[in-house]
Amino acid sequence: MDAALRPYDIGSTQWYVLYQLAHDGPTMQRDLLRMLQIERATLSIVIGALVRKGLVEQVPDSIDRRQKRLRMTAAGTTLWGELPDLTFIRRVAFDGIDQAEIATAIKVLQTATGRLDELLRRGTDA
Amino acid sequence: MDAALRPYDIGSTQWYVLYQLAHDGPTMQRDLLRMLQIERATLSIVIGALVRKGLVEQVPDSIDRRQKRLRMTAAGTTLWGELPDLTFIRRVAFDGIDQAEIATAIKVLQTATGRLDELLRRGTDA
DNA sequence: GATTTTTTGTTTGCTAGCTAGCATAATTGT
DNA sequence: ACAATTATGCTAGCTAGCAAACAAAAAATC
Repeated sequence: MDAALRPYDIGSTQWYVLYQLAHDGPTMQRDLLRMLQIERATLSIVIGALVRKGLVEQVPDSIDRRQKRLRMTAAGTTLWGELPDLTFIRRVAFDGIDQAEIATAIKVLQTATGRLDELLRRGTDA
Repeated sequence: MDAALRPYDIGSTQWYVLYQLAHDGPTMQRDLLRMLQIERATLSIVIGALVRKGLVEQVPDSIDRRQKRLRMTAAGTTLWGELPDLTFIRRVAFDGIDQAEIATAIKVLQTATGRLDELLRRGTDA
């Protein structure tokens, strides 16, 4: 993804933010946090890069002034239209592999990461 | 790994370097490149951190003065002895999962990453 | 023997992840 | 109504990845 996006000076996480705004419209920054599963501080930097490049606007909410609503700018919409389709990546990686084997791989990885997340959660609570 | 190593102010890639030096003794920096599968520039930063902390020494080779031989210092050896066993991570993640399913997951992932590496290799050549 | 190419390592500047700590705003409890 | 707590976002400082460009040394070529 990063290699495909490099000509546009966009990283993969920045792409995900644009994707969200392009598909669901304006979104609260705090909601993106849940969707992207990254830390507040990290998202802050990513959004900062998009704002700096003029692709995204950050508008404080009128009701809760802590929260910020993210919206694509005209320049952002234009760039989004120029970005290449990235689905070829998934095709290259997985086309032709047995569906059952892919399902098994997903199950194994979900189990393992779930257990490690749980371990980490307990560790940081204690 | 990072969470377990944080109390010792060591990152996971730094750990791999120490592991290599602890098990195989002094190693050329260029050989570590192949072992860790990262870029020259990245390794340079990681080694820099270890040297700065006084855990590793960087000695220019007498024959080929471009190359640098990495060696653990006394402080590095001491720290290595204090680091916890990290094999519990693998146990937490995978214990009890069917061996055949794990093998399938490995096969699927190796195929996918192999294809993507190949795609990237062709892309950067052209 | 001199020139060109290749190899090795570093630096710079970027993305992206983390924790810790701060400010501000909203909410909750008393 | 005021105080304490919680929520949101930011900054600073770190690890770790990348590409591009540079310097120095060695190797290859002419």
